Amino acid sequence: MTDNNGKAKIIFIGTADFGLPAFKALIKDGDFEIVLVITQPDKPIGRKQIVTSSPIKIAAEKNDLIILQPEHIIDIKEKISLLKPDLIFVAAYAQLIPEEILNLPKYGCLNLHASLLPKYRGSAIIQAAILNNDEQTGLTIIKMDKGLDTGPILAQTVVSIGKEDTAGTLYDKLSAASPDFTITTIKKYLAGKITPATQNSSQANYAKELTKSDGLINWSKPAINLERFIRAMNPWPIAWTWWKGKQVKIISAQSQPIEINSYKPGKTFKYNSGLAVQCGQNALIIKSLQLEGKSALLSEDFLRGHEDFIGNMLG
RNA sequence: CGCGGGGUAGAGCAGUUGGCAGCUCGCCAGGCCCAUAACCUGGAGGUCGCCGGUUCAAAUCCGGCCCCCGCAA
Repeated sequence: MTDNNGKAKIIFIGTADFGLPAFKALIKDGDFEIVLVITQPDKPIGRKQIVTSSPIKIAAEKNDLIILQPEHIIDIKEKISLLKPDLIFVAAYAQLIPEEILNLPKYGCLNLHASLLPKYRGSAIIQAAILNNDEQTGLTIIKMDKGLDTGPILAQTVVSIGKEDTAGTLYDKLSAASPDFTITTIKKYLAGKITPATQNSSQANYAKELTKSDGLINWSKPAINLERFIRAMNPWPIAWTWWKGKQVKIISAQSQPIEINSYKPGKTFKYNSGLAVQCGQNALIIKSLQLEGKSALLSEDFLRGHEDFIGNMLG
């Protein structure tokens, strides 16, 4: 039971699809045996409130793995203990794991985190990297301690941020980089080849969880900042503004060094047959947008049916 | 039964006191011009989401269904 044919006994804990590639890699790798998968309970999702399983649960079912979905992970402490896991690996679980559980596995708990710690602890870390105009971000695997993303660092890998990257595309890049990174790091760690390095907490900062209202655009900010903001808010919560009492999502936009002094921030106007909005400094060319109740449209399509959009104040 | 918006020409929209179906753009043809994404003229293209009902007459009123979307979760 202890030495399971030389395979390390791993408990995988995760919910969102961010951890999926790493999860699948762990399943396939012959050096590991996933003895348990822990994921969030099925929840009603979407307009129809259909009860849906997490991506991790669906993948676990396909591989006939044992799954637990406790409301609070502490409730299954005994079960975890009985399995005598070598390692617990956590990726995008969306629940804090108490210290009592962190200490159960022989080699502790590792966490896959989507930033270069100690920069950006917390939730909206991918968005934070774009908002702050970072040229690169990456993945970090830490050995978890009782704090939030404060444990010592085992390894990091860098992913560059492109000028066109949204939180969504960056999320995909990071997710795609995770399988090799995860497998390599775990193997080195279990072989005793890694010495965890304490984080320099003086350089740490937290990226708080975003809500829908965080997507509201403040047009008095410079266009260049708003362009980043719009990329960071995509695909969720999506940057949005008000127009005639209705919400309008700004899906994508590009800052342009044009400024019309008589226009106040939030004023819409035509620019080379395109749609532009005056910002605090310079203007944004809106490439695609979505009116509430309608589907997302390129601005040229949108304007065909909403000529009165031009010359209005947004916000 | 969580709240709400919407399905009309290839695209985006207008059109509900019921009365031959419209606008902008695109497309095709022709014209103007040194030339053009500009301009002018002409043209093609629609079972008005589906089914049923009321009516002399339904995109429009009534009933049922399907699909898309915003909010909330």
